[in-house]
Amino acid sequence: MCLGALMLGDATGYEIRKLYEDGPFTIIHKAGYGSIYPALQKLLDEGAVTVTDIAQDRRPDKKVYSLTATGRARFLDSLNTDPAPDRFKSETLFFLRFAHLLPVARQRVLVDDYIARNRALLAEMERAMADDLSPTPGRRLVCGAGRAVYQALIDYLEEYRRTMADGSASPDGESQDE
Amino acid sequence: MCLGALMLGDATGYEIRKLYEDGPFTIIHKAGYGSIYPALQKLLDEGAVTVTDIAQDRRPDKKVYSLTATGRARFLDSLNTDPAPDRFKSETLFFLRFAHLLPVARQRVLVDDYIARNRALLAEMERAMADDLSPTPGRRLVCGAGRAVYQALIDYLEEYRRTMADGSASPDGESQDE
DNA sequence: GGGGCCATGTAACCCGTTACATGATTGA
DNA sequence: TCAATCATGTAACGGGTTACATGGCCCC
Repeated sequence: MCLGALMLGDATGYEIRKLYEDGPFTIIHKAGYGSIYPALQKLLDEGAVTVTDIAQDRRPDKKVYSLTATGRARFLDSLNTDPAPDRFKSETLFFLRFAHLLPVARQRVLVDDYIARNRALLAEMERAMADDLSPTPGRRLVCGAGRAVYQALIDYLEEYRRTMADGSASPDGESQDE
Repeated sequence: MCLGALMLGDATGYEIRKLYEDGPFTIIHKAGYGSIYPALQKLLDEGAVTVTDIAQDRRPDKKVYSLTATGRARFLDSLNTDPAPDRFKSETLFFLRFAHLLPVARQRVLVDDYIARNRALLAEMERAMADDLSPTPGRRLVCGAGRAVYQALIDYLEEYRRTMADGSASPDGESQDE
């Protein structure tokens, strides 16, 4: 993972973390400092990367990591293995699986919030697509896939939400969306 | 998680595992024996479930777990907490992010296999929807969401695959430029 | 006979997340 | 002044996955 990040250019641990926490990469994989710094150290020991200490004033010093030929080869190698199956985990859908045990109001909150969260994610993804002026095909692919999936989920949930509203004629003090 | 499974009816550890490994639940959450049996033991200690030993001949004996009132209350309670955000992880998309570093032939294999896997998942989901004669709304929601998402991903990937083919028009999976 | 299903469990390990520790600078 | 950003790391904890251990039945 760190090797992949460095394939896109030299970077500090801090920057790698941002890449996997903020960018479109977030959909695919996440990583905190707790994973990155030790991994970088290990890669250094193994000769896959090199470091350069850079002193900055008005900023903390930083350590910029670069790939070695070994590191580059290793990453390319790993791209030739069979990728592990995707895994997806959704507590919200888990909750919703038991909708029949919940009051309708709670169901609505769950669905509405879920829609809102996915809309935010979609917006972020769109922004990421627009931001990058010279995207590689891979980056476009990932962003496009993210967008397609979010959009599909949102559409589906909105349709579901409509059927919910139908069934139970709205009692008083109830939530109107937005 | 175990509580949720038992909410759908008494079950053995083995059956709970199947529920989360085979059914439409798989998209949402997975669990192996290593998680389930210890969890069940813990729930037993806490009084959330009870066990009944059932001797079977021509079959191993089994332990059927049932919820107590406490267990039921606890599960319902948990449905009222804020659900954790979804998390999705895809090694394939990670690989594809670096498509520009790979030979076209490899890219094609990656995409084609990915499409195939998602198609299989979609088919499984459809089968799960068709199988169940009296689905709860929650189950329908989950299956529908799964279907929508898989379908969107497949559609997107197929379109992408078409744009890949454009560059080098070859009918069957043969590769030329590397 | 061999593989797959039923059925229960344990133990080791890996991975990732969270919290902690530190500290300067910049902008609201 | 308070929060956020830059920047590096460590340590503990928790959760999940894999592998191991056992054993009979059923079907091809």
